[in-house]
Amino acid sequence: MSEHSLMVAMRDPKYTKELIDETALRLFVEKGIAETTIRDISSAAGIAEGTLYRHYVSKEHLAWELFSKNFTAFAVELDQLHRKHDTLKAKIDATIRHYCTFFDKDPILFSYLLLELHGQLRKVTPDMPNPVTVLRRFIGEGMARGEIPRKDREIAAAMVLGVVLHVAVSKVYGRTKQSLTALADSIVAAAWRVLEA
Amino acid sequence: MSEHSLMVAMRDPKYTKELIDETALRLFVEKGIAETTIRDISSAAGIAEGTLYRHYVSKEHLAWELFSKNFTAFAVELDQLHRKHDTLKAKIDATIRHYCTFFDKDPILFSYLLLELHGQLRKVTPDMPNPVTVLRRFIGEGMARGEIPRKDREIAAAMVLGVVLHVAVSKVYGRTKQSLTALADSIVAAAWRVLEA
Amino acid sequence: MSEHSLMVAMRDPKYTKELIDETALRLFVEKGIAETTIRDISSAAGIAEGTLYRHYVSKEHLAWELFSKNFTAFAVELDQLHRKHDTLKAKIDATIRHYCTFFDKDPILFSYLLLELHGQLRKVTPDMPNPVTVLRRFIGEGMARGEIPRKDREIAAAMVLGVVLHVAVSKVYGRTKQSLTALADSIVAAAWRVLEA
Amino acid sequence: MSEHSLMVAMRDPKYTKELIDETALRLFVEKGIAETTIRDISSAAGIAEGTLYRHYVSKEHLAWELFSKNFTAFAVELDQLHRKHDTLKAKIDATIRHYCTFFDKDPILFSYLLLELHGQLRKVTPDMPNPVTVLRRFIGEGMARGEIPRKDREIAAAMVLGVVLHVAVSKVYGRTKQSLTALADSIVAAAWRVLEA
DNA sequence: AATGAATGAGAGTTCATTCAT
DNA sequence: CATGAATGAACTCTCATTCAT
Repeated sequence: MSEHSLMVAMRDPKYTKELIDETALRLFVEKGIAETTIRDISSAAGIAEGTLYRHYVSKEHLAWELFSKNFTAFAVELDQLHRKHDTLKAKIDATIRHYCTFFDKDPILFSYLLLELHGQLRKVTPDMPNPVTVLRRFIGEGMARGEIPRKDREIAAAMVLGVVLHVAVSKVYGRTKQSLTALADSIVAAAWRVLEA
Repeated sequence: MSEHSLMVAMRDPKYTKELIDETALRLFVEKGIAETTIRDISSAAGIAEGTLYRHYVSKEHLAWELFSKNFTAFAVELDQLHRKHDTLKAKIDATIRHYCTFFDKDPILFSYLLLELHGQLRKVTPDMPNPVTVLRRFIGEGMARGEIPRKDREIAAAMVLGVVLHVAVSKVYGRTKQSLTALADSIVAAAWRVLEA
Repeated sequence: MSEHSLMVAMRDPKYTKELIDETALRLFVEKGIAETTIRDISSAAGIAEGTLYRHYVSKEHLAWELFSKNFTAFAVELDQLHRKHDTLKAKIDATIRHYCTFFDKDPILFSYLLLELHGQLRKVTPDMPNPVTVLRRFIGEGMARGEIPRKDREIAAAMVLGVVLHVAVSKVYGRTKQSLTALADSIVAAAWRVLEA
Repeated sequence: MSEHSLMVAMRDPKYTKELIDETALRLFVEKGIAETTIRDISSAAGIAEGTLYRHYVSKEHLAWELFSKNFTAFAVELDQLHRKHDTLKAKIDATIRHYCTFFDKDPILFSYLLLELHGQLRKVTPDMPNPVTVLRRFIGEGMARGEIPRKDREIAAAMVLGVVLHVAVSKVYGRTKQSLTALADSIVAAAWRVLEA
């Protein structure tokens, strides 16, 4: 008990929240949000149940913050990234490589954003930075510049995203062994062919 | 009350199960499985809570049967469908149109199969008929016949599925107005360009 | 278990709510509302915890309904009662005897209304029938008719109520052995002398 | 933060306890003891949660000390006060005026003693100085001296106390505007008439 | 003395499931 | 087959209390 108290007292408060985030994220992806209990999270993280509530007001808020913060951050990154490039081709290339890098760096977080999208999307407000919106916008701008044939921007963005995300899904389910980074070239090529159609 | 009892007594037993299926499916898609209670389903269907247990042994079985029966049936349909065609091009065309028709005919069921895939996939056994498997197989056979360049069959199937399903997702979220059937031509074209890459 | 199930199934639904009311009322008075748990109530009543929630949406609602229904009913009774009499003297006499009879008939309920008055009074809206209001009104009318000297009606009502209720308090705390009904004559006499002052 | 620490360091330790008492008393009366959390008290007092435990071993002790110390002190005051007078009439007069002065000087404390009486009374031991006991005793002595008609001392004390306390209650609930001191004459008159009956 | 993050027992509440009718 | 009151395990969340600083 004294040893435990010692550990508790020594724990960096910053680390506690990160520990919760990490543990919750992993369990949410492994078992689903509803199937993960507060006890699951706290015991896996080695903290008391009450401690979680010092950092998040509820389980729902935890799930939402984990989603929205990372979702928004990723969208902002995409937005900043595509501005560094002039042609649609270069933007698409950079965007897809960013997706691939993200996946390989943190597959659990990527999976969470991918798989919980539907569940959390009810709360996504139109004014929140959103990867789909970013993609649709610069694809539309590329069309306007005549880089690719004109078509429905929404559909085009959906198809490009579908190509990228479904390879990710294939990897999440263990059907694909290669890293997404290793597959980036062929994903970019496929996406570009979709846009050129 | 007697009138109500009369109605209950007169209810076609077949219809009760269909009513449960329909109601549960809609609520599962609207709110998620965990967020839908037995009471939600029974009150929306106008039946007693206990009645549901005459048709399904548990809520979990209900969700699973709704998923697996339709998932399997769709896979079987795809399997039978592609056999009617000889070339990969024709198979892809027919398969994608089948997806589109399915979506337009029963968007709720389609959404359920699409969105609950992750949650239910833990229970999908490798021996169950599976749309992905069917697709991957006939794409592989098309490659073997030299109809398209050789590449990873798994990745190719994932990309094709991604193109189709993400347009569906776009429609589920109301970002696309047109019916999937109306979009079938461009989806087929995009998928084919992906395979030709 | 089968015996228990049998008892459960045989329980008159009307009786279940009455059982909850009775048990909760007793425990609330014995230990206080906050100190009484749902488990205390359900186990003392011999029902499951969930059963309580078929009848009341929350513990707070239970406490409030137990209070407000009886509080209002008693006020309505007092209101109807005093109308049967013409003189203030007769009204005071009847009112006090009604208090005494109520106490002797259901000391627990009386104690609840008396002791939880402060806690629940935050929720008592001015438009709810209220014993104090009734009393103040007919005392005021008696003054207007010249039956007693003019004075502040509110203070007069408070004093009369104080005389009655503090004898009840004395009895609740076991300091007085006689029944309130037996004491009614002297309470009436005291109250009347207060009004005549 | 350093400024705050400075302020904390400068705080007179005597003042901290008084601050806790004052804040707790106010919140206990406003919301009830059970409904007031340690955090409510500490944040309203501008101290840390742990600080409270430097002064009281528990919340229960805090509530009890706040009650018993003041309850006892008031009883002792009443006891000393009535000894200064010879006749029951004078004792009653002085006692009631003391109640009124107390109320007007510290209505919150008065309310606490009045309203939490029931909750805390379980812990009031018979040997503790007690206003009711004091009152009952000197009323009994007055009867023995033939100042008022013989009757049940307990009931007589309850009635007198009822007259006083219910006017206080009326004021606590905002139904009476005048100060209790301003009402003292009429309260004394009413109480005396009750005893003369 | 004062702090406040951490604790964890225990509270209120939910809801899938049962079963006598 | 249908009913729905009753069940109780299990959940989320609260909050008095501790203790290293």
